[in-house]
Amino acid sequence: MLSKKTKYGLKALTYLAGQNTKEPISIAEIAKHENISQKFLENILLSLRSTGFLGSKKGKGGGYYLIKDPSEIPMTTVMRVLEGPIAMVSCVSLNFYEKCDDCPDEQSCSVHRLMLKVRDSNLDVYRNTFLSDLLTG
Amino acid sequence: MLSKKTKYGLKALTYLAGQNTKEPISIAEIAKHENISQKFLENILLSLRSTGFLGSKKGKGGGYYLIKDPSEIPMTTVMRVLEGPIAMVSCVSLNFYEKCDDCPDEQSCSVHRLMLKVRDSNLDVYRNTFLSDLLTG
DNA sequence: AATTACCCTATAGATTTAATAGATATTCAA
DNA sequence: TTGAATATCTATTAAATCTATAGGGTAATT
Repeated sequence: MLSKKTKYGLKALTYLAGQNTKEPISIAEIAKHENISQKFLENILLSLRSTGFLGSKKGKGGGYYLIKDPSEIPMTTVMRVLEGPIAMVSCVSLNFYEKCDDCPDEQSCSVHRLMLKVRDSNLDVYRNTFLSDLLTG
Repeated sequence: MLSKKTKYGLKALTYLAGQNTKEPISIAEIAKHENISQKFLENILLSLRSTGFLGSKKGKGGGYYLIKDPSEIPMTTVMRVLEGPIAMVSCVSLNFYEKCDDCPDEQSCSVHRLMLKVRDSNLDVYRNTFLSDLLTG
């Protein structure tokens, strides 16, 4: 299941991308418009800031704004921050690899084999989908 | 993240498929060989029985056995029972469709759009991967 | 001084991962 | 045929973790 964090994060980013301005938009506005708990959204946007494509400004008239163009923001980056590793098991993760402690041999592990396929498939989607692709029309 | 239930279930099924017999194999043997909590595995195998490709026999010499050939058991069936719906959000689920209560319009929802792609991609993998494909060369 | 992002803590609820105890069905041998 | 052994089935519960949210205070900007 997709977490609400990811769901809300995607909606917020899409909302920002949908505005044709690079002026900051307040958390309150996004939360209200997308029907999201404001406090929760605070944390979400904060964590997204680490990606480098999202900027923020404090004080009156402050808020969040996209630094990069939506067509340059791939879903791989977004999903990794919001949902965590794209791989469903750490032993097939590109960025968060970890050996399974209960699995003696990866090469002969059926779970490993299946999840490798799934990871490749998902990675293909996320790499080729950009924030701009999520906009309507 | 893949649940341990799914992980264990896949390993157990692969173990059964790896035996060249259709004689029942006890939970104890599978649990021991695959390093799984036996009681946990009991529940897992029980839930897999509903798929129709897994049979069981009680009493001495009893256990679990595959009814169908591993090449006829697609991962779609296995994953749906173990991990639940393949879709990450219910509004793109084939078998468990449900409207999002907080989303006014699916057509213009960015999450919907992205998750549709992911679902298609995963479905493609699961439909084209069979239990026999998970066995070691 | 007002506004808004930032940061930290806590918590109720749900889910996952089992552990425990016993009931039921089958087999086999005395 | 009866009883002991075996092994699946069922239910309950508990610990641990994750999720979603709320509260309250700090820092920066206008």
